[in-house]
Amino acid sequence: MIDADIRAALCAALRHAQQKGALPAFDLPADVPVEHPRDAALGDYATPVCMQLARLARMAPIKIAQAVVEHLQLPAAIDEATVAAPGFINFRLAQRWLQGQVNAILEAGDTLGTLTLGTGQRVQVEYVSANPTGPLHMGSARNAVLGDALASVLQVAGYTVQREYYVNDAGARMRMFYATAYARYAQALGRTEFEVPEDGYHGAYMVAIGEQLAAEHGARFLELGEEAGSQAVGELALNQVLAEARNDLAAMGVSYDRWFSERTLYQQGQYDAIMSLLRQGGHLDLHDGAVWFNATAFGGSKDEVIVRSDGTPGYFASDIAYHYNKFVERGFDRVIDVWGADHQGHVARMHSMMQALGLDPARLTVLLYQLVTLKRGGEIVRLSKRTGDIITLREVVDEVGADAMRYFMLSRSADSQMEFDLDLAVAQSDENPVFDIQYAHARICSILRHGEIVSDEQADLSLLTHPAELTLIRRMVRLPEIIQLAAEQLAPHHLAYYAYDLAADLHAFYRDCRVVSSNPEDLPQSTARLRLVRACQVVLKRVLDIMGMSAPEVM
RNA sequence: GCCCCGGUAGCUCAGAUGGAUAGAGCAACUGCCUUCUAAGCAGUGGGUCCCGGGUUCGAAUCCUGGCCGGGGCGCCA
Repeated sequence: MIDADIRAALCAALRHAQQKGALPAFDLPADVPVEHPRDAALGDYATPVCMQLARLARMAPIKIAQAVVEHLQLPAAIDEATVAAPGFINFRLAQRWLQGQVNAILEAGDTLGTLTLGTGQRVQVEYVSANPTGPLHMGSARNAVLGDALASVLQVAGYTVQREYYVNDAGARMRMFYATAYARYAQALGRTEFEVPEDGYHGAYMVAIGEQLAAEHGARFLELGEEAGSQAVGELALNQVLAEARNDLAAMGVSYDRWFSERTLYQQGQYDAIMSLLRQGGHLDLHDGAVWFNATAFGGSKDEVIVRSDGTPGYFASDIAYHYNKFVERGFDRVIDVWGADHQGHVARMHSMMQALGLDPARLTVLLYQLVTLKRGGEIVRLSKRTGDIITLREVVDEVGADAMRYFMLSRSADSQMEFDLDLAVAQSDENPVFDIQYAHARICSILRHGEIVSDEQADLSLLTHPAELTLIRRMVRLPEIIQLAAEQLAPHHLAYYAYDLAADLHAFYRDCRVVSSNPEDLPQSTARLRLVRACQVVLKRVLDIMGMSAPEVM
């Protein structure tokens, strides 16, 4: 990548300058910063390193910069390095190189921006993993989009990625869900003496599931008795909820490689395995009738209950077994769990647990995102699955559309709390920047339709000299850098801003540069521009793909 | 009380390893469609980067003390 080439060239130049005595001897930094100047007129890349070295070199920054530039061997993509006060070195991309990138992009095609950052590494991204006790609510939308886009980014960055949904189908909550399903099923058959437990799930969706199961299966589960009947009905209800979750996520373009059942951890011995491991390691204490994990030994603020005094394992027990399974049994090099900020307190204990199991805690990254506040009619909407007062993910997706939803969720960093105004989301959908981006793609398609009589294979790209053309290419060649940034920071929102900037550059080009022309004299230029537009389409399509958004050909 | 995340234009938010005159969308105002899509483009106005102190040649960015908002500190998940 260009910035890496510049870094390398700068390091070499510093060494040369010292060897030739142009700079005094001092310890050189292992790496130097390269950034983009605020003002594009200054250049495409810049380094402030000379200012940082001024103290060590006991020289004025600008003198250092001059010495460095004199000993600098420019990378192929750069044709000019200039010194600017108070000590910047600015680099300009060569026009010839930029023009050549049009072909490079077209050749790369679907593989454009593919990096080697994660080559040879298997990473798992686990996201959403909402309790399967009802429809997904809006709170999961951010998780879904973040996790899905992140997984895509990592894939492009070279990692082998697995997308996973953890199904919490074990434990007390599940039993309550089963009891609720059974009661609703019985009620649908006229057996009103069955009641939903107080701590059960009172939402209307459970009534619907009960009615559906009654209609499909009649009274035969009643005949099994409450114990077995509840088991059978609950199982069917669970499958129903999971199927709907799958559909709802698919409606946003979110899918998984694997749905992992919590239950199997107990059925297949992983829970027993980690318990004996922890016991052997001396990480367990027994008091107050419960089994505790000695988290304070690893810097935790308190110990954690693993097995309750009634003998049932808590959810932390499952989490330990689950992550043991991820790292040890399935051998992922790295795992990224996407969690809402309300789970922030669990991060430290997970890392303690990693240490207790003898695993490097750095292999587990928990990506926390701040919770979304929903507003409707100017008021904050509270979400609760128990009371049934929920806004489902599905109804919002249906209202605002998958692309707008994804763009909205992706255009904010995970750390920012966001307000989602349901009224505004619908009302503003026409004003949403997402359409500017997609419009750019549709516009490109339109130009290409008009120009399809011309073959641009032999285009003379040296004719691409208009500032709008070069600005557009400059943007296009930055995609790999953006992908790297997003992958390293686990921050897919950079893609959203890049896509918008790219679209804006395309629109400006469109205004300034006529592509298709009926005048035969324009043919060479028209051909070059067609090729540029096709390359731009590749870039735009690529970034939309990674974000999981559609690239419409007509709007 | 302790811990985590925020506070940047009227609103919603970007500002990667500290760097040059702090940006975008929306909202407001002014222009631009005989020719490839005006869901667009060009321009104007709009800022004590929450407040104080500190580190630095240089701070929206780092440290520290406050203030405000969100979240956490269960034998719930």
